[in-house]
Amino acid sequence: MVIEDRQTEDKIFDAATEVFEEKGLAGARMQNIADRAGINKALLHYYFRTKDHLFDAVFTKLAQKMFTRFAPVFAEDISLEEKIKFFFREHISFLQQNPQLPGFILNEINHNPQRIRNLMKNVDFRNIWERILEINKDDLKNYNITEENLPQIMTTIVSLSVFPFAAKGIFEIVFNKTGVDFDKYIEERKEFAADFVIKAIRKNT
Amino acid sequence: MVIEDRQTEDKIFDAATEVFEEKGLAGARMQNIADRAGINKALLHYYFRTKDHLFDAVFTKLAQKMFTRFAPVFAEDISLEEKIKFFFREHISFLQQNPQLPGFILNEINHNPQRIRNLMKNVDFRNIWERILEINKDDLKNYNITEENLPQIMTTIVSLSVFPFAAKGIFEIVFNKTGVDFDKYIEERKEFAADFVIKAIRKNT
DNA sequence: TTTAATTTTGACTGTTTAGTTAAACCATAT
DNA sequence: ATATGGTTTAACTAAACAGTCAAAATTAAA
Repeated sequence: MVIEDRQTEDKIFDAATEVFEEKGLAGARMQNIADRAGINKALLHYYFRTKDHLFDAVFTKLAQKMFTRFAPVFAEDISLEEKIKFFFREHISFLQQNPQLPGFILNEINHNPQRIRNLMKNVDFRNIWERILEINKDDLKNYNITEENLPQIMTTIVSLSVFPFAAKGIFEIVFNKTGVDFDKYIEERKEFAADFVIKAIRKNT
Repeated sequence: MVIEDRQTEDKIFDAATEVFEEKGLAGARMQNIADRAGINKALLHYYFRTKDHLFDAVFTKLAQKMFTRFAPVFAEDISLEEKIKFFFREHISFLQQNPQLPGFILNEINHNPQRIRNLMKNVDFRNIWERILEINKDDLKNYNITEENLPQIMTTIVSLSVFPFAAKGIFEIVFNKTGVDFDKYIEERKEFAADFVIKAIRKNT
């Protein structure tokens, strides 16, 4: 009848995603989600039994969206330097589309580590870790990367990409007062971060 | 009479700090704060009229604690490389004592930017910015730092120091599965981050 | 020792919130 | 047309919550 033909469950899911990202689990209100989905509050409980169920569904989806983007880069058949450039271009572009995601995920994990531990107990990090080491073994020798400092380097790369979004709120306040534009800053960051990392890990000749 | 002689207001403030850091504004409960301070809930409202008042008091104190540590480093009369080493040593040591602080502040700012904008409206960032430029003018020429890429470099430095704590929850899950110890990782980071930045900004000879 | 002011408490209030229920609605198969 | 099963709603319930209040307890002043 109406043009709006999207399934109710999807409308709820999308509305819940918005509200949870904005307010977090504790700050989100079921009534607010219902309003944004354009439906009655009782329908939320018809499709997702409780607030916790709905949150788990949303969080799992978003966490997958976030973490799935990390690993595949390292399997690409290009040089290490190209991989790094590729990663920052792709990952920051993804975050430009989902700027609230990092803050949301970091915050919910800090507030309830156990919930995430459960959702992630089937992810084999050790295996991923070893695959990364294996695939890039030859590359690593040509740079200042060892098995020992790999955690430092990996987390450094992630920091440079993710932190500006996690700290978006503060950055915008400070930038605003010093005449810097956040969007332009992010656009420039794709190249800057890649060059910065590459320069730092190159061996002196 | 009793050994416990600390002033009630301080006990409330400390308990509130703990609870707000753990749960955030939306997740914190006045009853929980009262219990942890070992007093009646009505006393909270006697000393701090509302939950919002109490939160503002705690947040302002913590935000000052956090941001005060940033600027002074750049005024020290030592070489730029020493300044960078000094910063990471001092700042990461400070965060080791307050590991929950970054996550708490980032999250509350993202959830309510306006509140922070008000609390910060008297901080003259432009002035701080120009002082940093002025003081280090000579140094900058010897490194790959320009007025244009200074925002990138400054935020990069902050990222490397703050992000591991903001993402402590995830890092611990991943580290735990790959045999890395978080505390050891942080201890190593003081030197690693400094060396990483210095190498990246050095001019090629 | 009495009085006054401050601090602390237990019991209360009104509101917000997640979650329930029974009835209405609607598609579609018989 | 009408009975059936899934969908949607308005109105409701029970619990959690921030905030109030009057009286009790404690401290300080006279």
